[in-house]
Amino acid sequence: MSLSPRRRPVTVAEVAAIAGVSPGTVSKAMNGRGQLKEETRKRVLAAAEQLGFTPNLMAKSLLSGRTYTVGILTTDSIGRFTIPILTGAEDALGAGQMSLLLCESRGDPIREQHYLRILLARRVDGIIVTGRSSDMRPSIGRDIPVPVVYALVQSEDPNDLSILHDDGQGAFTAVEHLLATGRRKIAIVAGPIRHSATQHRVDGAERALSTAGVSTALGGPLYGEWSEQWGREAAIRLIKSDMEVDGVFCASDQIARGVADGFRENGLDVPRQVGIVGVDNWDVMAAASRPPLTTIDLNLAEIGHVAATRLLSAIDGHLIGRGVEYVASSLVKRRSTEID
Amino acid sequence: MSLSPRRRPVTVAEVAAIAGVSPGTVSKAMNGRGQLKEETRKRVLAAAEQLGFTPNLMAKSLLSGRTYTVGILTTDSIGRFTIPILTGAEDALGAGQMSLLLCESRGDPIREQHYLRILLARRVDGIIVTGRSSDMRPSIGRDIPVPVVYALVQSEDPNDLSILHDDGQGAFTAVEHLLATGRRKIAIVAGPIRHSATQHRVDGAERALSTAGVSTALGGPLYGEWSEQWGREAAIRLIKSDMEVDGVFCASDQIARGVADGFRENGLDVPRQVGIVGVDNWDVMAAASRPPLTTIDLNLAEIGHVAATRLLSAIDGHLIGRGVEYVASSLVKRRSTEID
DNA sequence: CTGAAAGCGCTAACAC
DNA sequence: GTGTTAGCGCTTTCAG
Repeated sequence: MSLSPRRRPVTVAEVAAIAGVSPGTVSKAMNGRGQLKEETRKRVLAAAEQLGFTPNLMAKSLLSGRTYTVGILTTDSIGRFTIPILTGAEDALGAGQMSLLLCESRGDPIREQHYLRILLARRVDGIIVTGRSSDMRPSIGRDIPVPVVYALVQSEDPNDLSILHDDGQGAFTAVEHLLATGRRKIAIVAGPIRHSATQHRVDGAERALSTAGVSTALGGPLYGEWSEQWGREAAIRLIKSDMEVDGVFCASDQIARGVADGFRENGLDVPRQVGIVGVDNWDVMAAASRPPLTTIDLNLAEIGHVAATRLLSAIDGHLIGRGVEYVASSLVKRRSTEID
Repeated sequence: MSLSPRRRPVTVAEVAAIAGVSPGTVSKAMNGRGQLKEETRKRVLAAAEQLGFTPNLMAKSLLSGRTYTVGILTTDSIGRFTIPILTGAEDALGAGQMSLLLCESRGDPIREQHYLRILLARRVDGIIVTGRSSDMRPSIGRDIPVPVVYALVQSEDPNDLSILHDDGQGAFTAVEHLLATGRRKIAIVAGPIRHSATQHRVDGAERALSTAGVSTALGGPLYGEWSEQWGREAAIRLIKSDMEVDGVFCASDQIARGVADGFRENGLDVPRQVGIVGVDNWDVMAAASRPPLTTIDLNLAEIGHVAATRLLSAIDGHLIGRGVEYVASSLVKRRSTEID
C-alpha cells in the first residue's frame, strides 16, 4: 500500500549472493537458458522467490533493443468508438505480452507531435493511431523508425496502412435485410451530408436498392444530424409525405431511435408497418429503443484486433500491406424489422 | 511509415562522433547541465538534430531509477465511467511528463495479478487502480513497492487511499434542488437495492427530505434496475398511486429518462407538474431526454485528476492520506426541473 | 556445469 | 570547458 517506505527493487546480484552463485547463473536459471544443474536452478528460484525478485524489464530492453510496448496515439478523446478498439488491440497484444502506452492528444497536432516524440524516446516497438472519425487525417510521418498502423481513422498517406470499417458494405447489408423482410418503399435518413461516413452509408444503401431494382423513397436521402431529435423530425416528414414508406435505413442508432419514437408517437407500428435499421449497435440506443433496433455492428473490437495483429506482424519484420484494409460490418437483428 | 527498414536508433556516441566531442559532452549539451561553451552546445545540438537523435528513455530510467510511467489497472472493461477517469489522470500526469501504461484485467483476478507483475517489472513509478463499480474491491496488496491510489473503486484495505464520488452528497443536492423549486411530494426511484451506490443515493435523498421536514412520497423508495424500462414502469406506478407526486429523484439518468417518458406519454407535464432529477450527467441520456434532464454530475474527470495528483505526491515522497477521499458531485440544471 | 567480463545507452563524478 | 571512467541491471559470450 501507499505508506510503506519505497524499497529499492531486488537485483540479480542480491539473488545471486543469497543463492551463492554468480549473476550470470541467476539469469540462466530465471530464463531457463543454458545448462544448469537442477539443484542449482531450484536454489536460485527459491532465493528469487524469497526476495521477491522481479527482473527489471528496462534493463532487459536496453539489451534486447525491444521494449514489448506499443504506443496508442489517439487523436480524439477516448470515447465510445475508441474503447472497443483499445480492447481489441489489448486482446491481440496481450497474448504477445505487449503493454500499451496510452497517449491522448485531443486533436491537438502540437500535443500529438509531443507524444510521438515521447513514444519514440521510450522505444515503443510500434504505434497504433486511432481516433473518433473515419475522415482522413494527416499521416504522423513517413520516417517513423517503427511500424505504424491506423485504426478507425484513415491516413492521408497511401503508403500507410489503415484498418477501417466498411460503411458501404454495412449499409448495403442493412438495406438488403429490409428488402428481405419484404419492404419496398425504403427511405434513407442520413447524417450531415459533409461527413464521409454519411456518404459511404448512403452510397451503400442506394446500391442495395438499385440492385433490387427499387428506387429510394422520396427520391433521395434526407440529410440531417447525428441525433434523436433529427430522427423524430425525419419520421414526421416521412409520414407527411404520404408515401407510405415501409422501411427506413438510418445512418446511426441515434437517428434510428428518433425515427422509431417519431413513428410510434404518431400511431405507426414498428415493425409491422415500417421496418427500421440503424448503424452502430450502440447498446444504450439500440437495446433501449422501442422497439429494440435491428442495426449494423461495425465490429470495432475486430478492427482493433486486426490493427494490432498487423502491427505485430510488422514488428516481427514481415511486410504488411498499405492503403486501406476493411473489416466487414455485421447485421444484428432485433425487433424493429421483425416479421411474423 | 511501416515499410521503411527499421533503423537502429541513434546513440549519444554517434552524435558525439559527428560533433567531434565526447559522449559526456553530448549529454551535458542535451540536458543543459554543466558548463559548456556556447559554440560547442550549438554544434552538438545541430548534430543531434541532423541525425534525428532521440535519447533512449530506458537507459535514462535505468540510471535514475525512475521511469516516469504510471500503471493504470482497470478491473472492469474500460467504459463510460473509466474514460473520464483516464482523461483526468492523463491531464494531471501529462503536466508532469508521465506516461500511462494501460492494463485491463476484465475483472479476472488472475489477469490482474499478471498485469501487476508486469507493471512492477516495468518499474512504474506508481499505480492507479480503477474500475466501474464503486462497490468495495480487494486491495491489490499491502506490500507493493510503489504508491497505489484507487479511483472510483474502493479498496477493502483502509490503509489504501481511495478517491470516490460522494453519492450521498450528490443525492442530497439533487433533492435540495427539487425542494428549492417548490416540490414537496417527492418520490425516489432507485436502482437495485443491493448496490451500495443505490443505498448511498437513497440515504442522501432521504436525509435532504427529512432535513426539510417532508417525508418520502409513497412511504419509501421504489427499487428496480438501472434501465429506462424500469423508469417507465416506475412512472406508471407513481401515476397510479394517486399521490400527485410533484418531484422525482432518480438514481440514474437512464431511470430518469424512462420516468420522463412515462410521465409525458401519460399526459403529465415535466417540469410543470413534476420535476425530475437524475444522476450521472450522461450526455446521451440527459441531453437527449424530453425534456433534457437536470442531473448530478459525478465529476469523474476530477476524481481521476485528484487520484493522479495524490499519486504524484506520494511518488515525490510525501505522505498521502489513507481511507476514502470524496470528490463532490455537482448539480447540472436543465429543463426537467425548470420553473418559470 | 558455472564464473568472469563485456556491453546495451546514458549520466555523474572526477580528471585534465 | 571537455574528456574519461564507472556503473545503472541485465544477458551473453567465452573461459575454466
